[in-house]
Amino acid sequence: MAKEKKVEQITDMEVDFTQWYTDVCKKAELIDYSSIKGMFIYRPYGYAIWENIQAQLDAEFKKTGAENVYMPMLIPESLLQKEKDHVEGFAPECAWVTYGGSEKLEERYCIRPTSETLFCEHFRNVIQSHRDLPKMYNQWCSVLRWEKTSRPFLRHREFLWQEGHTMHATKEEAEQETELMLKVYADFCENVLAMPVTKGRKTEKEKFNGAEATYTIECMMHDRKALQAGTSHFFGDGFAKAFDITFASKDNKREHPFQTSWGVSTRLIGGIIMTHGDNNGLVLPPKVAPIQIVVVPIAQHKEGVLDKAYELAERLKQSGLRVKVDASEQSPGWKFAEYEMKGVPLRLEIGPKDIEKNQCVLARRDNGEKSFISLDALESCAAELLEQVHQGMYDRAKKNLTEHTYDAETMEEAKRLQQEHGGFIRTMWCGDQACEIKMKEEAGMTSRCIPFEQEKLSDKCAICGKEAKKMIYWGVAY
RNA sequence: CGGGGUGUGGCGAAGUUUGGUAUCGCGCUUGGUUCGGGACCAAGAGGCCACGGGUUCGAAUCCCGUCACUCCGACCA
Repeated sequence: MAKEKKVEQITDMEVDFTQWYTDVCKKAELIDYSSIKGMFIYRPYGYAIWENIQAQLDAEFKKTGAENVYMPMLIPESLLQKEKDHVEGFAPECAWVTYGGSEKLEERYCIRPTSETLFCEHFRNVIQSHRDLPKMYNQWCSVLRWEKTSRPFLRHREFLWQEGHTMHATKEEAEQETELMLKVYADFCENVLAMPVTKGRKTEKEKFNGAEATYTIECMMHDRKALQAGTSHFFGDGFAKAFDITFASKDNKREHPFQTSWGVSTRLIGGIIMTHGDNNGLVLPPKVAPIQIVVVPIAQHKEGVLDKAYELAERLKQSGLRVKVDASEQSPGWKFAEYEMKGVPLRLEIGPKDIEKNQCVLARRDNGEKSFISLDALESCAAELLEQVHQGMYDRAKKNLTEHTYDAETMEEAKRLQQEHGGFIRTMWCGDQACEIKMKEEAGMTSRCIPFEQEKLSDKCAICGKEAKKMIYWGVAY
């Protein structure tokens, strides 16, 4: 069964979670290291996951009315500096271009760490009237942040992401957009990636530089640390004022539009690995798995086996699934282990005995269950099982989240719970940043979010004892 | 950026203390036998020992520097 250790190359996660993670990234052929620290090579199998994420998210964005654009990669320093909070946040981790050919540049250019400033410069040119609003743009690109430490998918110096940037005539409309996009992300995580999320608002301390409000989806990993999987920001009209973006309203008044931005990155892949993976390797959500079903022929040299394998694969492809036949000379056992390591959701075994009985074996990656199914019902059984795999993965992750979310009434209790169990700790909070800093210093936890779904745990702030305003989630974050 | 660890064929390691020109397992190639949970036999190929200096008749080994990876902090999608 799946609980047995079948892959020797991967360190057990209970032994060393970090090593397990790195082993999975490399052994499942998702990523390779390059000669530059923090810059990683997305290998075909890893990039294919991103392509599947992209395709499905992009369709959701377009349903909301967003259009794709592409902005330059370089930002002149003067442009980056127009919004004070923003530049303070990003300047420390910018990389700069200072030469063009052999000529030193008059002004240095920052390689985009994010593109708010570029979008704003452009919005200033294309927005004149309320008829030009809303503008809802998105771009798929890479950005660069000179991080001190790096880990595959979780923290790259260059990473792939999408950044949506929108402009609206009213504050209310922009706020709705911010919330809508957070919901798009949350639904995507749950329905496509099988990752349960906690939705909420970031504190002042944790919000995006230059934003008025930041909303987040927080996921819990196997090691019970938190991963911020996506963010959506409401900017108010701060950037619009800094960049002098105005439009003529219906009654011909000059007004500043209201702005949002929202993004998810290849970090989502890190989240998938750490949410669903096990000691045999990767476990991929069926909806983004590059290979959804791998067909392993048994005794493939025997008459008719390979033909049957290809025939079944073709039928599954016709029904819209991503299928691979492995007809290589490796032994069946080797193939089983290989595709388990790579997280393929379903394995189809077909051998001479099956052909006689007009059946095949379908084995689930998430729980190891095998079932014999009639070839007459292949397509429907495969689709049904893939759905069950998704649900099984979601349920398991949800259980991990629920079981490792604890309530605390005091700082000491919060600290103890985190040390003993990890996970999310819920407390009441007065809203004071001093209490947040104290929690970080004493318990090593940062605030993850102020959840939309509030519960009143008590009247008092767990840290200072003063009157509490909100319930808040704490955790150790990636 | 501070503290620790590591760097030897594609991967994992031995060799470094005590200098003498590189060893083992896996993988890879070719041929054959296998095939329902990582098969076996035989014959092969593959290494400026991370990089740059230095010491020495001679350096994987000693000295200095750099880079990368990794863990623990600080910072971050």
